[in-house]
Amino acid sequence: MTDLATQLAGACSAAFESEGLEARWGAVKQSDRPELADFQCNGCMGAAKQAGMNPRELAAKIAPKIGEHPSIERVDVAGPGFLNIVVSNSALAEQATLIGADDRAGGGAVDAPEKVVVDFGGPNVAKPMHVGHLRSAVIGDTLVRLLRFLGDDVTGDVHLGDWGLQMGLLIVAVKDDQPDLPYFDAGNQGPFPAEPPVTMVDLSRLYPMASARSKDDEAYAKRAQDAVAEMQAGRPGYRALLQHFIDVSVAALKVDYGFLDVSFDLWKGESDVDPLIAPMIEELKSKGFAHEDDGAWIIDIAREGENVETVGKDGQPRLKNPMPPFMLVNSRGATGYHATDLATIKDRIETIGPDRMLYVVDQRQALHFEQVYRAADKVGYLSMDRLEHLGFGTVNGKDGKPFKTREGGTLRLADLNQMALDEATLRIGEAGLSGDIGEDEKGEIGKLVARAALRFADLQNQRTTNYVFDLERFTSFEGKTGPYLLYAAVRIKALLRRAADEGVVRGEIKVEAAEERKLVLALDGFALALHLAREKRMPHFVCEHVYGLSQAFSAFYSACPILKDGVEAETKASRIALCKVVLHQLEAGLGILGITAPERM
RNA sequence: GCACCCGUAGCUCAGUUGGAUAGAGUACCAGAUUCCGAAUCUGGGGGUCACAGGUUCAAAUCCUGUCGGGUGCGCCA
Repeated sequence: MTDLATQLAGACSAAFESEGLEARWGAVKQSDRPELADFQCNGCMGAAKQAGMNPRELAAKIAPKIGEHPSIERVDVAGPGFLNIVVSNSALAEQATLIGADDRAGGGAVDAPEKVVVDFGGPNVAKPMHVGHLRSAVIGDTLVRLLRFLGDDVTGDVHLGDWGLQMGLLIVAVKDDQPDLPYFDAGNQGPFPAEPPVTMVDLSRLYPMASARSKDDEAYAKRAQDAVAEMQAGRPGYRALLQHFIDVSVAALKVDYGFLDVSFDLWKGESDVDPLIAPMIEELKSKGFAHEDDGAWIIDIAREGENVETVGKDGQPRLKNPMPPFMLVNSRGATGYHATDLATIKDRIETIGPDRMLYVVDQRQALHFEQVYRAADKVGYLSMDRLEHLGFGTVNGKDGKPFKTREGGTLRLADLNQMALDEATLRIGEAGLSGDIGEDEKGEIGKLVARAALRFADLQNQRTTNYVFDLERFTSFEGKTGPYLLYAAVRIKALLRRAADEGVVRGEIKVEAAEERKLVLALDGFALALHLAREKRMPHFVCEHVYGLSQAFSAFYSACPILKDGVEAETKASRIALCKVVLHQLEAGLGILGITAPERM
């Protein structure tokens, strides 16, 4: 199905073409001045300018032509040449009916679906996730849901950090903790015990200790580096230990992700591409893409105008537009995340064959991905325009600086989840649920409210900006929050239950009241919102839509009686049908955002 | 120093190819419930869109510069 704006744009474009002008001037959007019209077309000004015409005269010619469109009630020319379009009530009613019957609730579909890999999450093995991981998880998961909803073939990959120095630190720390384990016997080829020697609690105690110690204990850091090198070289005990670390960590990660309803198709990590690294290095060396520099193997990715040598004010030489090289192998002979990320691209091309890869990773990694993408492009794996780094801003405290706990440490995602749950439970208690809801259901509702609060709070911000984390505001039932959306959905569900009890069946939708018109216009904006969200990779467009729809419903609900005494049967049937359409789209939109509404709350 | 992100109401944030009177939420003020869930709705005040130039019929939006904040900048990931 097609939204009204697009249908009207078709009529406008045809009108422009009949005047010998370009079709693109026929773009139509919902009106900025709802008191004047439902839709507007601004093309007359631009087209008239280009053709040397008077914009108002042009508008006067275009208006009657589009006025013939069956959905259009009236077309006015206003101001310097705006076309203000009012659509008929019957067109709105028909549109609402179509949305109700549409699998995608009017959300449209992509013209050319793509095969896409979304790389998000990116948790490190052994390191508990912190607030910073919230954004990648929630934004990435939402993009997966969005693209999939619109018809793309999507694979989400968590891309664990399980191959770098942190594993070496952990190996050393466990060795110091339990030196007699078989994993530390260099000659031991296995097999090794199936039971992990450590728990997540151990890991989250050992890692911070080891990390801190390595910063001012050089010998300790060297041991960790050596352990990494040995692990990467394939030492069986270390590899077995690595697998335990991964298994133990993944189990814990799934708990935190589960709370947020974030899921992955693949739980691959850096270590999975290990077998590909050596042949890839050989390939790149032999093809002449990599060359030696200061003992390291690098790929030069600088472009014209970059790394230009100049002299600074202090007389020291400087690089203008610096672009560090792609580090394939470092001077110690080890590989870092340049190599694993490049190998991962190669692996995905060979095993999945996507048209495109999206990386939902902190904005601070922008340079890194620029380097990796240039390298991938240069060596012919995948062209740069098919590799997108979708950076996002930091989660800040009220002081505008990255969020910290009261003690000044980073806040764990698990604790964040718990805080949200506590806050949501508290709010539910304040609001007072109806008496017959048991403790189990109450607990479930609390989780759904907390999840809605967290996800919506994060997603409603434009992806690239930082945002201020304020749990109290996010969990509030008032205002632009996740819980508000749940309330709107739950209220419709309650209404539909009551309608069923009273034997009110949905009937033909009729659109008459101003609030009904606005509600249907809100419904009609779904396709555009999803389209923009996909095109820009920005989930907040979906949030804006879903919130606007909820508001339009609330206004409708308050102005238009539905099941009250004295309402005519036909009106009841129409309004119940309309409510059903709203719920259909609201749940589709919330589903994309990863938010689930309970039956009652 | 160089590069990227950002600067919009007291606060938190929207604002698709440049369009009419720059919008939400919150806070504040005033209303609405004998009736569908008031966790709601209606209305009000509140703005030099950081600043200065430029492009044009039209700029929060595009260009240049300045100021202010954040982030990154060869072998940690």
